[in-house]
Amino acid sequence: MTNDAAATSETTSKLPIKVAIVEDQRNIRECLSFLVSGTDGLTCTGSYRTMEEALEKIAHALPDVVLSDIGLPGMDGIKGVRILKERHPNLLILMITVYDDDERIFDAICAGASGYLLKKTPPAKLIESIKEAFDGGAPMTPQIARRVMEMFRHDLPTEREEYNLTPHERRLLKLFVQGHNYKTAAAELGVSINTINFHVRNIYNKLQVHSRSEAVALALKNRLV
Amino acid sequence: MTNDAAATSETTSKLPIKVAIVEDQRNIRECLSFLVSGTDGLTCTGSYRTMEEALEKIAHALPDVVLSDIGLPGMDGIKGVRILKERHPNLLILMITVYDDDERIFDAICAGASGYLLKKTPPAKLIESIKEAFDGGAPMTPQIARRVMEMFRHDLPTEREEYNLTPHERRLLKLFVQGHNYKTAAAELGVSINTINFHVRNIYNKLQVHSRSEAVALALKNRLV
DNA sequence: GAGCAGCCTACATAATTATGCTGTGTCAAA
DNA sequence: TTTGACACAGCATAATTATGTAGGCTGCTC
Repeated sequence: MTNDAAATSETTSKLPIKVAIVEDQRNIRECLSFLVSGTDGLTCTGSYRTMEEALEKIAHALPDVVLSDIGLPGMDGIKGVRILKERHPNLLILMITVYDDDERIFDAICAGASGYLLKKTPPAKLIESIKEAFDGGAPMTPQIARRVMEMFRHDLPTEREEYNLTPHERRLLKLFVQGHNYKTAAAELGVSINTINFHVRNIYNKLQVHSRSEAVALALKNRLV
Repeated sequence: MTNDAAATSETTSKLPIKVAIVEDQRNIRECLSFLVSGTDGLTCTGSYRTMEEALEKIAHALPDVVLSDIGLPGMDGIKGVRILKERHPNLLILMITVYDDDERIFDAICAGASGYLLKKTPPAKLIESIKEAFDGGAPMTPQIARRVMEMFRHDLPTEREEYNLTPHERRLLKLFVQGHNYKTAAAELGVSINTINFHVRNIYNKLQVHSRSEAVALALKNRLV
């Protein structure tokens, strides 16, 4: 990501790393603030109890990295991540939470979180993680990483088959994945529906399916398009 | 994974950790063997130049962890991972390679690799990674972790919408994803095709689509089933 | 008891899809 | 020159799909 590379290159020389905290429990919030402020190379730009408060004030002193809990009063951390990334695409957000269930890990990643740490993470490891995120990495414990990989490979076959599709067949298949039917695909490709019929026959034969929806499912599962 | 938990529980007390190496370059292979043999808590059970050789001999002294290169003469490491995991599901396999392109990372993960390290990894980090894998984690550098997360969220929406589908609607949608058509889904659910028609209408309305293949694509992309 | 949601069933109809078969043109390789 | 692959086009036909409309039953809530 060119933008990211430029940002990283830019911020590499821009120390200290600015960190903001979003945590509803006061003692934890204060501990994190203290930890960050007391570390060379880091500075704490903001400390918020709710995501609403963070969204309102964070732009006044935009940090490089945000440490956010998931379970917050009002808006939860994951929804907040989504909004923060929309407003500040280069912002790095680390989830700091007690939850380690697949659902939340998955949602946090999809929302755009750069890392996922559990609250029991030792302070030294936490500091290291902030720096890793700043350096373009995605800090997480090996256990979380394993869960991510397992979720990742959950619906995917162990071997990607190419099915020997021709460029036109692949292009038509992609149109089907995007929601096209025979008529609209013909219009899109500038060919007649008879040509579509011809290609469909070949595609179904190669994929060993008998309907467009089967072809679409296989294409998505095997990342053919 | 119950099987995995049992295995981990079983092997936790079973030290040293047995490690095998698959690496075509002799100097690297010997260095790795030496590193493993010279580390407390680890032992080297085998050292192979090719994946074919590993597949032939590895069962004679089955390791807990395999360190495997990807670029090997003959069968590549990724295909080897797939076969090794088929034969020995509890085997932990760490890829050790110079490649860090998305394609290979993706294929290695889908094949069943537990970790992904680059050849420039310092020895101490390598040893730590072996132990992390043995302890149920998925060792990888933060940079690789980030790539995995980016690939993961690539086609997924930032927010999962539930669409308020009823249990029957969700069940029918799942059958469509699995390749059923109206007739076969009706047979599977023990209802008439008119009932299928009725549910389909409601599903399409909620998902805002107009065909089964569109519904299937949305279901897969949003992990509705 | 009334109302509502969910599930089930039915019928009708137009459009679409899936499949079989045939033909032509272009281009690259043998 | 021949062959094979690919793309395009056509026609026919049966089956399927998508959509509109109508009705009944069950269980739950007010």
